[in-house]
Amino acid sequence: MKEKATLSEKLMRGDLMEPDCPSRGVLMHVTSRWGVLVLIALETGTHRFSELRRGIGGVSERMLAQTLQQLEGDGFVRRVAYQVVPPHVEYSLTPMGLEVAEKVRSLADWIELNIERIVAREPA
Amino acid sequence: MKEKATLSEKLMRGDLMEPDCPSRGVLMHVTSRWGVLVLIALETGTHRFSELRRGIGGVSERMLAQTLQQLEGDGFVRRVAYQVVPPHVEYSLTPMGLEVAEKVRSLADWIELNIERIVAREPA
DNA sequence: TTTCATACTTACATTAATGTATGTACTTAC
DNA sequence: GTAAGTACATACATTAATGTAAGTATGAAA
Repeated sequence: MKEKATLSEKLMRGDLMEPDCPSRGVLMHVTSRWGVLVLIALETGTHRFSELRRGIGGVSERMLAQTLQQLEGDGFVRRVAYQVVPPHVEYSLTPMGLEVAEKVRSLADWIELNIERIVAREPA
Repeated sequence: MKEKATLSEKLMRGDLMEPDCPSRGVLMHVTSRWGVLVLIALETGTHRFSELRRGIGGVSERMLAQTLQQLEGDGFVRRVAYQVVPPHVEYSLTPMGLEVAEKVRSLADWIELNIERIVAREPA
């Protein structure tokens, strides 16, 4: 499926066809059900937790929190908390996050634009 | 999160921020654990079931079959079976499938290229 | 004084995804 | 005759993902 290389070379470089490649984990965070939508939402700018919660239809607080933490852990999302009450936390993309978000949105845009074409030819 | 529009307008056009938009289903097929890898593998050309099975590290027969069927159902994959024994089936991308695959690979490539940068700054 | 909003966490329940093992029908190679 | 390869389907078991509900601390508004 790709040029031959040693296992360690593949893993260092990132080879998704290898079962143990760390790329798979990152890919799963980014392409997870809510990961995609969070990245797209944050591409429009900084947002608070509750804004994201309201903007992303159907996401629960639990899932939103978890997704944001994963993306923060991968270095795609920056979290800034103000020590006030009630709590005020702002989320935004890091430069690296912006790069992935662009790729993700490109895919999402294609699907949104072509959804009628896809659904139309769907069997039952 | 996006311009205001009626619900039906959103759904027709495809609005991923809407919980009931069919785009979400397609997106999930495409970004599913094995969907991504199948699309990337097929971008290199036509492949038999067993070739994909061997090429995509860690995928089970069950999951590969299921993933291929989903992608076929969405119109991204074409399946051609020859009536011979032992069975011979070839999978390839449709023109539409090629379009999505390009987007998906673009994302995957970015992750593979940047995996070291990502992992390096990972906390624990 | 009760309610509301915020940004979570935690426990528990449920659903979805995935894996494992087995079977099939036939042919070719051993 | 026995094993292997092919492209699956199916039943069952397990794991992962997700949802629901409740709790927390505090201040401001009603």
